[in-house]
Amino acid sequence: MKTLKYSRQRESIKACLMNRHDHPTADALYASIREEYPNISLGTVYRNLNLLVETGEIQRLTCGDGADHYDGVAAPHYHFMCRDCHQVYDVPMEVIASLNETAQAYAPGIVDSHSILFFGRCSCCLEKEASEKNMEKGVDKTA
Amino acid sequence: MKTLKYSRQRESIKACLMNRHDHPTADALYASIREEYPNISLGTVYRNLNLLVETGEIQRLTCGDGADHYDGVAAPHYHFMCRDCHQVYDVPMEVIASLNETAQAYAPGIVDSHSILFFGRCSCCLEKEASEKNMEKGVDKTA
DNA sequence: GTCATTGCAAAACGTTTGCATGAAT
DNA sequence: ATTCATGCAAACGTTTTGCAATGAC
Repeated sequence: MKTLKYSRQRESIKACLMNRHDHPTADALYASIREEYPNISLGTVYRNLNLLVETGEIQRLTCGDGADHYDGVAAPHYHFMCRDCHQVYDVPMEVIASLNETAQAYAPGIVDSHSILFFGRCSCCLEKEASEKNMEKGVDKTA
Repeated sequence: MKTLKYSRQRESIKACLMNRHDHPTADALYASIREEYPNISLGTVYRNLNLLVETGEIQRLTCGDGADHYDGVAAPHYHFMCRDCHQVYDVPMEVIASLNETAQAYAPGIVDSHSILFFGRCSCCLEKEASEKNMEKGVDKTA
């Protein structure tokens, strides 16, 4: 374990991530931070995100949409990613409480209590599709 | 939806994936298939894997270890990836039955019934670490 | 004959790394 | 003075793409 020195860049990255309530990619975060530090480099953002993940101050989310996402909330919770719009949503602990009991009975000690990723389609996308179907059936005003 | 034409390469990729009981990456699959078709290109492997995922004949697993993995078993089941050794394990449906009820109650229609990815550490790695700890405490024969 | 598929190589993408400079301790 | 962090650019590994040639229908 090496000693970390203070860096205003790292502090800014962490602060920026904490203040956002979405789950930005490294690149999105880079764009945000550039407003305050126009000279910061993408490499620095990646390096610091890795450090913060190592120290457990932030979480990395690999959702399969190409780029990793980052979460400023270190406290245990779950994530749900929409296959359509690639939005990442938080899923509170309570929802999964019963799962963990089941999982532990099956494979004691194996399943982490807070590392589960759900995939599906979010209500926004489901509603959008539903209204598009209605359009087709009824009077199509888009034609 | 465009019409698919037969291709022996695609057939071979599918057959190869079905016969394996692990969850290979595109590159590992490419290596296997080269034994039968030495001229097949990596691009073709990727193109066909994408087609097979689209038609639902195979599953793509994004586990965050750099490369995507593929699963020849299309039937619903879950996956568990070890953070240490990056092995991907199957988790049978029964284990999760109770979870889905809970999830549906929370977010009806949102959570897919078979798209959950678990992260943790497998028993192999846990045992390995345990025996290493014993080594330290007892007579260290590695020194 | 038409259109999907192939092999190849180049490009794209997200991420990491080497290096000389600069900042923190 | 030492050691870590930075900016930049080059390199990396994975995946996609453009293209001319081949194969399925």
